[in-house]
Amino acid sequence: MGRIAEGEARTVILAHARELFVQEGAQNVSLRRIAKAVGVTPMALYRHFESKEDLQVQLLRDGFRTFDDYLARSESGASAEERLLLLVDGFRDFALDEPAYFELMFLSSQTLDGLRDRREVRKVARPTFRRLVDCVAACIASGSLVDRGAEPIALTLLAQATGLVALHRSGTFRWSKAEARSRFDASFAATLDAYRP
Amino acid sequence: MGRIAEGEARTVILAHARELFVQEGAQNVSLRRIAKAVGVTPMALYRHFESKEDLQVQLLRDGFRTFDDYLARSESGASAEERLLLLVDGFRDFALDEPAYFELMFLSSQTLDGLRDRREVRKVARPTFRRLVDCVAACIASGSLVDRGAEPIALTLLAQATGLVALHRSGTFRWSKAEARSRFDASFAATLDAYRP
Amino acid sequence: MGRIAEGEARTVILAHARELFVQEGAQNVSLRRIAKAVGVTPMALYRHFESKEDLQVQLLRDGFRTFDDYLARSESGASAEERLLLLVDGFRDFALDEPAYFELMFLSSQTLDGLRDRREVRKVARPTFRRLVDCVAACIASGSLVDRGAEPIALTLLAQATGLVALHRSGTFRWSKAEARSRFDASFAATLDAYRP
Amino acid sequence: MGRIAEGEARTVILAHARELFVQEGAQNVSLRRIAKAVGVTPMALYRHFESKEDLQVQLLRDGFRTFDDYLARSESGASAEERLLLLVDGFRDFALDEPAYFELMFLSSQTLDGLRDRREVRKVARPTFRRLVDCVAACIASGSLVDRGAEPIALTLLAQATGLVALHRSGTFRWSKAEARSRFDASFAATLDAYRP
DNA sequence: TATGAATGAGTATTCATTCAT
DNA sequence: GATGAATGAATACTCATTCAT
Repeated sequence: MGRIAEGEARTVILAHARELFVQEGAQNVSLRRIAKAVGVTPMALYRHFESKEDLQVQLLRDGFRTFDDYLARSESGASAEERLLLLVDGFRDFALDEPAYFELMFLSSQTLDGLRDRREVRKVARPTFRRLVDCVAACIASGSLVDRGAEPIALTLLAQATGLVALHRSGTFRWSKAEARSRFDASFAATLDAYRP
Repeated sequence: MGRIAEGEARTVILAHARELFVQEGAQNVSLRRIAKAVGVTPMALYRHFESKEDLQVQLLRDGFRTFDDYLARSESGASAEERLLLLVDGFRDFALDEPAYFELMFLSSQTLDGLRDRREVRKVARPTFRRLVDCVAACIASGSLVDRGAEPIALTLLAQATGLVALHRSGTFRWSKAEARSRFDASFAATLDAYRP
Repeated sequence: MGRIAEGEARTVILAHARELFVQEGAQNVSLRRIAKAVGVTPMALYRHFESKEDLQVQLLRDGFRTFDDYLARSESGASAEERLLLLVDGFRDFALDEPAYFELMFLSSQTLDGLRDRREVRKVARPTFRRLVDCVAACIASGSLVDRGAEPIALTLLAQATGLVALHRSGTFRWSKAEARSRFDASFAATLDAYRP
Repeated sequence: MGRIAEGEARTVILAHARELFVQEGAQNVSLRRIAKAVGVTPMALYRHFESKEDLQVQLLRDGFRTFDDYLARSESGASAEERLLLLVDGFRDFALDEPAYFELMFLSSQTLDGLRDRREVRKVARPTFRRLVDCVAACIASGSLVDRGAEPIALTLLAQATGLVALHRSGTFRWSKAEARSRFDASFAATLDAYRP
């Protein structure tokens, strides 16, 4: 009922929206519920977002920004292989720490109505994938991965990571977060080993 | 206003529900729309299903039954390796031919409200995964896969398959169905090769 | 809050809608207010009308039906001139007795949102105007009106009638209904006289 | 967010309001939309108008001022008959050039909520009608109109003019502006001729 | 002069569901 | 087995307006 904390309205609202999205499911993320969570009238949201769709798009954009931050850590790696490992770590950490964003971005085309248009997604996903491909190429060049083509291998790795998280998130297995993490690491260690020359 | 064909009411309704679910997305599958599609009053559905949630659960059950049919084909394989390949084929075909079911079952825990409880999912998923593990174990025994533990390898393969379909379905890449299929096959060929002794 | 009287739902709702339209103005005819007037939940209206626009169109259609009833009386006239006078009387009586319908049909293109499409209006208006033209033509033939062309004269008469009612309805003059009626009659008597050979 | 040009705020705002009113219809003239059209915050309008109703009344007043300008041209007429013709021309031109104002002023009592009180309308309309009556009286005196009483004839002429425009505006006929104009002229020529001694 | 934030009432519409028939 | 009527809660969104700055 009060005013949202100084100059952070947008951020505060998106945070609650994401929270709601995680806990209640995409189809229950309504402006009304977000507003209630924020402690504000539904109409107040229209000060900060043009429409529900606008809010959803902004939410997605923030997700990608966060994703990028996780992946950027890999740049500190000394060798190509080290950078690849850090990249995988970043992906894993993002997926497990920000599961709501992860589902939103990678697991379904239909979770949020306003996000049917995936161009935005691809626009951000492409450079990310590029980064992975380059990294794999460097590993092949340095002899730490067998040469089966950088792109196919990159795709396989991305698919494996995505799939592991999907299985965890969908509840197909009943893993705790820690368990999911160790399965993820083990699985990747094995695969990277198998793909070593 | 016509009556549904004798004794097939349940089947007919679920068929329309699935159709709607595939074409319009989970959040648009309402009893009203199903009823309109069937050509019947919303209330008529209550003769056959206790509630919307009940209908959803039945829908999911049918999905698993279909999934099982796809996987059962693998039993005709002569060798362990052949059975593994057929298993993967079955998974791929199900994922691409029945994308609505696939998303429902593996990609999000939250697409349908009534399906938060994943026990049902696990109950069916477990024997399926068992089948995969056994198959991998047989492959290891017969020397067509390196021995890194049957379960970890099975998990990796399942994750990879799930992930490839997720990436396709979420629109992260812009693959046609045919393209998705060939990427899937290429990726698996490489991985199986890498895991060969 | 009870059920609408047996089999008359549509009629009852339209009657209240029309009433509201007369008393509160077009822009205040909302489904909510109609429902409240009927003594029913807003949603109950959707049983009987597909949408607000549907309701508006039905309202208009009923207006034309009523209009036709008023004009049909003229058919009982013995001579052409008598029929013309009865036609004018019918128009006057409709305009004064059913002012809400009259405004809806003839005075503004924008009173109701759903009625921007005037094809329906024209479809009904055309035969009506035809009837007037024929009547005038008969009067010319029988020598009770000067021959300046049946259609131009008919148009002039229609315009005069419409204008008199418009001036009354818009409040430009402050006529009582009785006063409006006598002005209407006097004005027409003079004009018909002026147009006599 | 720029400031409105010095001292012209009122005029600029009303201009945009009228534009909106013409193009979008009365019920879509909201303070928000006017503000957006002006390029200003909704609240800024409250500097210049007490309320929406106030703005509407001012809008109407401007309409009458414009109307008067059109009619004033008739004063240049040499004879009584010439002045009458110019008066009719002025009415016609106003009605066709400023249809939004015309509807607002003469066609419905209910287009704008704030204008239910028609005293303002009558206050301006009376001298206008007076002018017409005087003109007709002069025509009678000079022998160019038959003597059926100046006021009844004036009323008939006004009604005819109003009605022709109403039929045009309401879409009862599908006249182009040019067609409406020629119908108007022809109809008046005939009537004035009929009322000649 | 104007803005930015927020409100509260109101808009049409969709939905799952109850109940009497 | 199925309908017809109605409900109550929810949805996104628009609007005029208040208030502090």
